[in-house]
Amino acid sequence: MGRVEQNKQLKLHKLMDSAFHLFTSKGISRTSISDIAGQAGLAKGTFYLYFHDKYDLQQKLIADRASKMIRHALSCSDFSQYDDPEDKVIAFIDAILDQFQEDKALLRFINKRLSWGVFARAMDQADPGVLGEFADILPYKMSEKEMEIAVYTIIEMVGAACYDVILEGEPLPYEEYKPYLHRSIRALLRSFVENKTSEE
Amino acid sequence: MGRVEQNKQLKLHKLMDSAFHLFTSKGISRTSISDIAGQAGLAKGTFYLYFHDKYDLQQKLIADRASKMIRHALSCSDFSQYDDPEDKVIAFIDAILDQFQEDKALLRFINKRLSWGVFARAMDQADPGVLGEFADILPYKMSEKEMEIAVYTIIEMVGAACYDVILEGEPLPYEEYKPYLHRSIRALLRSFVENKTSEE
Amino acid sequence: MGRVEQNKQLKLHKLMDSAFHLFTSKGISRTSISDIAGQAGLAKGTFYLYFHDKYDLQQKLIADRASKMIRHALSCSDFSQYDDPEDKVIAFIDAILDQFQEDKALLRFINKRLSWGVFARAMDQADPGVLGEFADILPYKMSEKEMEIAVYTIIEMVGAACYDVILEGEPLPYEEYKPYLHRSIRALLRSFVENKTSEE
Amino acid sequence: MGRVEQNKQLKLHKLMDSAFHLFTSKGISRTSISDIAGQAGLAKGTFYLYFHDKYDLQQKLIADRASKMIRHALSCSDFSQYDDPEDKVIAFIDAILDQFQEDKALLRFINKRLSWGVFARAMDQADPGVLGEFADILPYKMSEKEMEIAVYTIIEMVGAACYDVILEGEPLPYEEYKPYLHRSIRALLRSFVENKTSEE
DNA sequence: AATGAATGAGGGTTCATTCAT
DNA sequence: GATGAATGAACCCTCATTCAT
Repeated sequence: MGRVEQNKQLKLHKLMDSAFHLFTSKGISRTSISDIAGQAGLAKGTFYLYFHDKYDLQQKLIADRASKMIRHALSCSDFSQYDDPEDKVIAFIDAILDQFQEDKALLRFINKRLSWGVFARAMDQADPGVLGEFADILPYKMSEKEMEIAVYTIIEMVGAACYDVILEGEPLPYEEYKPYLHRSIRALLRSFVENKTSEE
Repeated sequence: MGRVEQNKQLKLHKLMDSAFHLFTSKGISRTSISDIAGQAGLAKGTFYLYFHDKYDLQQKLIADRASKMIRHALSCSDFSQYDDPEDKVIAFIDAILDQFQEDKALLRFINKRLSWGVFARAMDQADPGVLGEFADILPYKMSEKEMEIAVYTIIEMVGAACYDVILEGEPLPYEEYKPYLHRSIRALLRSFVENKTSEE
Repeated sequence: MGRVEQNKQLKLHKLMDSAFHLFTSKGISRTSISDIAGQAGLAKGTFYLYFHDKYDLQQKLIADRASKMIRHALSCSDFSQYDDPEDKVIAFIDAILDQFQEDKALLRFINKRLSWGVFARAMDQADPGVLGEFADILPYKMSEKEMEIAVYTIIEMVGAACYDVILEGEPLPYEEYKPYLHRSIRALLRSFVENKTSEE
Repeated sequence: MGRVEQNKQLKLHKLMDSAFHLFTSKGISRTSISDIAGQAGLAKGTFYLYFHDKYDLQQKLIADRASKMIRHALSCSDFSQYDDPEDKVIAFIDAILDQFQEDKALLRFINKRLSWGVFARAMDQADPGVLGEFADILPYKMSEKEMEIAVYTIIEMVGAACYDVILEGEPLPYEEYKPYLHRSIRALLRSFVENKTSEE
């Protein structure tokens, strides 16, 4: 039984890997289900034992890749080494962006498809309660909701700003853009905190 | 002759309008060329007298809609009424976002497809030299290149941050998000200026 | 398994027969793939499981029909009954021409499409080593290459000369043309042999 | 009027030349009427002022090119220099084949499309009564009909035999094939004459 | 559970032909 | 006469989906 279950998991992964590879190299609409199954070494009909259709696979793939990426970023950055909370945030963001820099297909695939809803679910899936952890890490006094708004704003902004920079080097290369980006992130963070303190 | 040429322009616009309507209501991949021509009241073959294929039309449509939107935003906001340069920028951004709020299809269509390259071309098409105007309006001492980076960063960030907010009301409604957004923009602007002065 | 494979063979033949019938009655370019599949009682898409495109089918059809025709001619004529090698050759040619006379569509389809390359392959497919047999039958001392040239010349000449005669009865009917043809063939054969002997 | 008529002739020729060039380089079915008109520097609609459709043009083109080719061959070879009638025939055939050797597109276009009917008409068009001339040149006592059969047989046989040789060099190159061919022609000629004499 | 042959709707594209200018 | 924009039928081909094995 365990053996059978293992086998199914293996095929599931083969299909997802195959799909990811094809989606990012040929584009989603130019990738057929036959392509995906073939690349995975499986028959066309087998696809339908694991996914309802191509759209179903796509959704699952986005969530999967996003949560993997976040988990990896969390495991990379050792938050404890930084005293300044701003530095912690920047370390986390850099960890994510460096992954994208390494794997541009991943960026291309995830970014413009990642709505807040999907992202929040992926975060939770990668590490349930991680948003709470952030609240602990960052010694800002914010409500859960305010923290969510801050994280949302920063993530979306950073993602958008870096998309063309990483993929196209436009309007300037990633390495040159980094200082501008870090300064912008610090400014954003402070804007959320200052606002907080000034409200009190 | 003039009559014929006018007629062709009319058909071109009919096709683009028809395509925009279908792209935003059904999705691009689910819209066939036959649909577009039919909706425009033209024969399928006529499409190919105006566009090379669906992708060609798509590109032209993005650039067209983006430049129209920017031109409209520029004509709406009376920059002279604001003394503070920050206020001018925020007025411009609000003019754009209000258009998106009014026409969500436009946002859905433009945003995730607007690369820096397309945007720059659209800006130039809408109002050549508009970036220079910005430099005049904003009394920050920046080079053309630095101004470009600043505008790029802000546009991308704002666009991304507002996408889900306007379309889904997630993680919070547009009206509630506005104060956070304005504060973030001010912070970003200052980060670019402070950096400038600290360098000097 | 055998059942499935058998079924596929059946469909392959259905498609080829259907195509041959349509090609010869309507012409190749006026025959659509949809026609072929429909006539064969199969769906349009099924065609593409068996052939890459119409050209692929056409090539295979020519080779198939040519080799069948040659095999049939070889089985019809009992070479041993003739002492004179010339008579053997004429018997073989008559066997082919009689087939064409019976099945004019076959002639129309094969003749003007039969290049030497296709013919040689078809010969080899119908009966590998048949050219060698010819060399044995005909007691002329020729090299393999010279035999090839002789066979090529005669086949091409006879095919061409009989095309309009069989199909149109122009410039005279087949039965009336036969004596002229036989005399011409004998003359050609002798020209190859005499040349041989005069060289020696 | 003469000017107008001249202009029409010019356009007719432009269209035929354009068509010939495209037919032989891209293939007939892959050449559209739009292509032909465009290459000729004329508008699509103009085509229909000169030809009923593509098939009409094709027929006229074959007859035109065939008669031009024959006229050229007749003008090239100076029959009077040869005493032997066989030499005269071979000179005529070589004149034709050399044209084909020079202009392989012409061969490719004409050969497999040249039925006896078209050929006879082309001969007559090129030089009415030329067959009669042949009869005079060749001092064989033949009726008009027998001469026709002889010419037909030789032309068809030579054309077919040389097609692959000239175009593909298969089964051997043209220059190497020539001696075999000449011997074959002489044999054929003699077969017609001998038969004649033996009948008498 | 896995296969892959078969389906046929539907897409993109071409192009002969017409006709108002 | 000449034009070329417009047409829409017809074609080739793809592919998601089904289902008998």
